[in-house]
Amino acid sequence: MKKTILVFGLLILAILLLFQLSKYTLTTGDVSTEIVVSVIALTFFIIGIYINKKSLHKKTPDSAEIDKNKIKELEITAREYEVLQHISAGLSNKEIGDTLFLSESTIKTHVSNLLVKLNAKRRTQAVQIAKSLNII
Amino acid sequence: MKKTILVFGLLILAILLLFQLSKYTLTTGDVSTEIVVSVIALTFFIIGIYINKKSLHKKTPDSAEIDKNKIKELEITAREYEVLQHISAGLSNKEIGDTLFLSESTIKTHVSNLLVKLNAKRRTQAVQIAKSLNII
DNA sequence: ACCGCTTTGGTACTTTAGTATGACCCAATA
DNA sequence: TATTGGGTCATACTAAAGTACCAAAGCGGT
Repeated sequence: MKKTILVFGLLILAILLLFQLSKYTLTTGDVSTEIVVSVIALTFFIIGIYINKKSLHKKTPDSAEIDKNKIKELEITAREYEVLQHISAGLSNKEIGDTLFLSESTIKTHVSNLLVKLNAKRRTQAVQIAKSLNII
Repeated sequence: MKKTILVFGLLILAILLLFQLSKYTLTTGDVSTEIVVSVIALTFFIIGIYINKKSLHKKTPDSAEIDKNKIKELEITAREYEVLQHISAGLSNKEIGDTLFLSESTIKTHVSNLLVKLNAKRRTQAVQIAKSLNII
């Protein structure tokens, strides 16, 4: 937030500076009009690209970051989340247990809890929901 | 391709026009410098945004398109693909059967075939593989 | 030391998922 | 016409997945 304000402040300052500079150079006639216009054009061209890139980054929840707040909100524990990741990787309970050095029973418990917390009936649905919530 | 050339041609023309216009208005003194600069700035700002948007659209294969060739390559039939989509939506065989007006047996057959073709052991893994192959 | 919560694990059971096999229909085609 | 491929469905089976309930160990906070 503070960063945004700072950037925009500097931007406005730069624009005003450009105004004054162009006015000065054009009245004194030191520099040709083309160059002044070109500098202005280039400056704003770059600013345009920059602003656009920033806004696009914010607007596109394409490969959005993981919503950790949502995870906490759903009261999904660290272990459960770990299991969830393995589920989405397509592993069976047995396989998850092997990779995490846990028994299949434990994994089943975690999965059951996950299904309740994600309001899902099946592990496939859990993956779907988790992805739609950007927690995976 | 032809469109791109046309657009850029018009763009260059517009820029040249702007050059001449600014030169003229500034020498005659009809319009204040600020306005001329503002117009130039705005123009290039918009151009910057436009160009950026175009290039970003081309460069980001984020949510990549479905690789239909891959589907054919794997010999996945239309019906099977339909079932695959429902699997990734988190539906059970019974539910898929209901939505497609087919028996659960039929869905099981399709799923079994899909698992072989996708070289998966479970439906969750099938979804994972399908996504990594951009066929879903 | 006790509390609350997570983690782990177990048993027993029901429900889905998945495999194997065979059958029938239908449309395209060799 | 006989064959091939896709789609449909069934039965019978095994293997996972999931539920319910319980219990013990661990751990940070008060």
